[in-house]
Amino acid sequence: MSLQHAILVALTDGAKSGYDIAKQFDDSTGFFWRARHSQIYRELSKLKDRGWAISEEIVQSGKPNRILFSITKAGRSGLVEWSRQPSDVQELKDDFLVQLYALDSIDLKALRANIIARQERHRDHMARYQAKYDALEGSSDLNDIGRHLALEVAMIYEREWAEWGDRALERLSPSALGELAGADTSNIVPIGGGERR
Amino acid sequence: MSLQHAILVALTDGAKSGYDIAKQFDDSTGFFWRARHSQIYRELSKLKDRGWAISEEIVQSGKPNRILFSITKAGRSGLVEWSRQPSDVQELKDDFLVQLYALDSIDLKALRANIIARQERHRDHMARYQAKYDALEGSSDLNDIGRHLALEVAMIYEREWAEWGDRALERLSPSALGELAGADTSNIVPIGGGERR
DNA sequence: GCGTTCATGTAACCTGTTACATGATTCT
DNA sequence: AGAATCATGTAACAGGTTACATGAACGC
Repeated sequence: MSLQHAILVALTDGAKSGYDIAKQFDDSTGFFWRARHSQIYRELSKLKDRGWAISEEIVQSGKPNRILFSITKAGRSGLVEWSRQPSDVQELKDDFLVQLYALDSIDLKALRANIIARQERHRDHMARYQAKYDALEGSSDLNDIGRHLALEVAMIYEREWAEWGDRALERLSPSALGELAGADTSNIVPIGGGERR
Repeated sequence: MSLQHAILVALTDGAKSGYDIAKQFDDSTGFFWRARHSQIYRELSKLKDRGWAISEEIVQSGKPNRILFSITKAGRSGLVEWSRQPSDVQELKDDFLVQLYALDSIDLKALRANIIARQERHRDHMARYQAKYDALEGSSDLNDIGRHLALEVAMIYEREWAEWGDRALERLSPSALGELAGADTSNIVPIGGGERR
């Protein structure tokens, strides 16, 4: 249901095509909701059926025609109504967290490498958010204040994951675990224990 | 695909029924993956078809029989293989973040109330994690170290959301936004601007 | 010549949720 | 008397991904 609201929010600052919305969602700092164009087109026609959006076709030559969607009054009330509902917390659902629950059943060496790879991605994202964040600093426009706060959440998320990675790598380092230097104990398959046949 | 791995991880410390796994997932600190029993039973039979788990029926009187699943050798290699794959980052997908992108189109008063409600939930979760976290402190068992690190991620997540809420409430307070005391400007529907018909 | 951008859409599939179904036992 | 726990499962639906399909224009 919420993708429809995210699309409506995207339409609050003017008419857009499905393609425009998809690009905005793709742009990492553009919007904190992601969707493929296939899903966006599907939801746009539902919004139209519900009377929350209307469309008009812009004829183009050379390129395919654009179909611009605009939010209606009913759509605007839908947004207000939605904001009054209590919102759900996003549950933590991460492969890492599951793997950490059974370190003795996985490839620890590979996990370390994966943590480092993830850290790089988080620092990468961080930098991109930072630029947008700085640009909004100090604005007193209501929407800018909101976007600034949203970027803050995103930056905290990236920063904390990256920093957690440092601590995790320390505590999972061969030396901290007392592994023998050079010995690879990471993929020894345990015998017996909890398994049948 | 990852629910299957989460189930396998749950089976690494002994045979369990679908019911057991569902309870473990339900327990907020029990596992960082959630699923309803309906899905768990479905995935368990897929795991069996794939040869990653085997089952045996325990006859009970009075209660329905239990069907215990155990991980096989193939299942164990599946886990190791999975941990070698780079894991996906969980995307931020939160109603709040979307609403913050269009503060002038939503009910600001309701948003403030929702932030406070969310903070309470985050502080609640925090306390529950803290207890488990403290219990694992100082252990040198590999699995305990992993679970400690996983709980750390969860605690950071809860703590940071709660703290962000304080800052957000400050910056979105009527006084900070220069709203007139007592005046409710939160649900005035703007006229025109970006809308057609 | 080849990949990218623009621009729309459909179909099949996978994952996850909600609701339905059953039935004895134990707790309040 | 009524609710919760134990224990399994199915069916329908909702939300999201992947792959297929088309076709012109533009930059390298």
